[in-house]
Amino acid sequence: MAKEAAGRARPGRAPAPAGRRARPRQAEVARLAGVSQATVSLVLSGRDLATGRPISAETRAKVLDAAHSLGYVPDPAASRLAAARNNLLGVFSFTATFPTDVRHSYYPFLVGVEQEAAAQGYDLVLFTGSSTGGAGAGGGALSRVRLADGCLFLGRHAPADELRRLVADDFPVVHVGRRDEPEGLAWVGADYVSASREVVAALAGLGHRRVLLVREDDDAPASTDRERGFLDGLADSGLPAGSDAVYRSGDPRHDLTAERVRAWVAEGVTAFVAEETDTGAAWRALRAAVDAAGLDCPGEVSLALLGSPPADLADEPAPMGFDIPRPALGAEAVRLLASRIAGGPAEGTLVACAFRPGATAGPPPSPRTPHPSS
Amino acid sequence: MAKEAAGRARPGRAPAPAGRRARPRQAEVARLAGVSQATVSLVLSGRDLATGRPISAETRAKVLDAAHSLGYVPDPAASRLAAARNNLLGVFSFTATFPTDVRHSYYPFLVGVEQEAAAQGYDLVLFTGSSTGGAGAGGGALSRVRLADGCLFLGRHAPADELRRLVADDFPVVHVGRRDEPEGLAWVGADYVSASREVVAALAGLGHRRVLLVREDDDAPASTDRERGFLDGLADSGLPAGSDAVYRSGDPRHDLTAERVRAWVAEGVTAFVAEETDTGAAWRALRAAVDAAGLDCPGEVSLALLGSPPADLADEPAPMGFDIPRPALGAEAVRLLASRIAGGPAEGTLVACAFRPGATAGPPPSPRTPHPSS
DNA sequence: TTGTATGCGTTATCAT
DNA sequence: ATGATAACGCATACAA
Repeated sequence: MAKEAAGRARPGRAPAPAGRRARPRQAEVARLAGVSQATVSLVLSGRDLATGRPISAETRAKVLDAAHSLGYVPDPAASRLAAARNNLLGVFSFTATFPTDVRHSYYPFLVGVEQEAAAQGYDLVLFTGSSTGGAGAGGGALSRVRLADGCLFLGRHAPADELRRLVADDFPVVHVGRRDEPEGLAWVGADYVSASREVVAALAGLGHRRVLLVREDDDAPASTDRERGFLDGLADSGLPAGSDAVYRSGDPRHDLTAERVRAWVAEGVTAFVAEETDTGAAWRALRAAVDAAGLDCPGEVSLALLGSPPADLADEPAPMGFDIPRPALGAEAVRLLASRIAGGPAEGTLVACAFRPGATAGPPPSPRTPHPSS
Repeated sequence: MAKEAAGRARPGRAPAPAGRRARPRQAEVARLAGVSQATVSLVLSGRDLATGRPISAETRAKVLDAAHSLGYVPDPAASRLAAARNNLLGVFSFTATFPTDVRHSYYPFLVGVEQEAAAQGYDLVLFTGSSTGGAGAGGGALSRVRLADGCLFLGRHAPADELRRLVADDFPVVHVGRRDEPEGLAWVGADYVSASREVVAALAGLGHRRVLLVREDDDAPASTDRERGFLDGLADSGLPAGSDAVYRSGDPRHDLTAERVRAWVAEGVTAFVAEETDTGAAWRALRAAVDAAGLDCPGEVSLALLGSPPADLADEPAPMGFDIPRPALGAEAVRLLASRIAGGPAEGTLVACAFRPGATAGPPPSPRTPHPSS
């Protein structure tokens, strides 16, 4: 028996707000086309063609005509509910009220995300962590992300517990930019180790035998990775990779004096490598100290930066180093997320950085045999 | 009779992907709390308290406990489908990528949007117009917005037909930044007319009797409004508002020469007003011409800009003029949208601009009686 | 080749 | 004060 259609009070529904017309449903399309709603669904989703589902061309045409003339558009909420998917990818950035600091780093990333998402047939939805007022019913900010089929997370400020919650529910999630993730959380990151290694290899290739890394005194994974890559690079080239190859400075601006640089050079150091940080402090201090020491940069000493120069130094000659391929990172993140949605494993991926020859490195001033410090 | 519950193949569903745990539903919460699912819904939505619905405190506690221990979070898609609302506000910007970049002109606007949305208990979702790959099934880019309870549209590139479609379906929509909207489309805009009038009034108040508007030769509403405000301002102060009070230039950079400025000054013009455009061409040309004419700006001639100076001129002394209160615009747009969602009318709203005294206007060089040009 | 009957998770109405 | 139960719009296994 069909459900008791009319003649009965409609439960579950408030009366439609007066004056609010409803947009066409598949049911209306079906009625106009003289077919069933199920057929409409089949035709409109294209699943008949893709899977060789047998729908007559005539029926297809009728349905498509009807849908078009009614101006049918699918309801994404209903799609998601019924099919557990709506071809939407979420991007969650934990930037309080669209902050003014990190935005520079997110933008190029989003470019890659958008491109790859389009290529994979996904649309994007952006969430922010700032809105706290809303749907709050126990879900926190993260309940929104379930509107999408999966979600990308940007930035270090993602609340670990909420993220863990999503992972525990097996909601497809990919985190970008960190690597120390809880078990089961997929991530993509830049391969600082290999990139740093490459930089050292390039310096060694130019003839440098004593290379010094200047880094700040923190233990962020980004710093650690660079140092490891640096040391690996030294080892690769058979250069001394002792602890005196690395200079840790609590405050580069004060520690990195002209005298100290001159002393290093006197000891035989011919190339300096600085790590990249938010502020670019190490790099700035290094440049300043070399300048103050009266040393000619490509000529007397070579410099390299393990990353990209700060924006305000963009007009100076580019230092040797590497660039984080942010768009590529974004694209890779989307690929991984799509794979997760399709049931793939929660793996981590490293994306290679692009080596940048720059203009701050050249052969060491005079050919000389290495001075091992031991 | 209850539906034939189990013992029957589950239609309408693909088998759950292996290994994908499901997150808790209201049904589970209900089972754990020993109540019905409907009660769970009531308690969790707080509708029992709000509407004085009778739910015992004991039951409430049981339900809340169970929900919390299970980590229940509501499914926004299901909410939207069932209740036709999920406390989500969409923001659609017709730019290539998400406008999370501060340099982007949308950014200050979004700040206001976020604040007000939070204040109104809404969460935000950002859509972009660029992603074209996705859910395409007849809906175009705009089908996504129906995930939210309503949507804000930014920018002039909104496809009119799709917008019209949403309006025809009575989907709550507010457009920001234009005023020539199709019937039924709610909008908010800046009140250029009043703001321009105020600027003229300020100049007149300083003693200027001959004021000239320099505008570009287009007919954008933004330009038209400014000119009207300018002329109204002249009329208010009893100044001649003839056609020679406005100079339309096809190419300000070439037309606005030092000679011309000198000629105007010789005729008795003591203040120049430029309209603001994307490029700021009129303002730049005016400044340059005045400089070239060797005229001292606050001293010999006064200048004003009907808008904000371009970003690259931010370090120059601020010109007299007005600022578009973008955050306020955003907030107002959210208020209007919330009202629309609640069934309010599709009205248009003008937001007042903030007068900026600046440092480019002072009294005219020498007190003199007006020289009416007639 | 197409129609029928569920069901997704939630809200809201009615009967208890 | 609480429990059944019918939708919301769409997708899909299965019958016809």
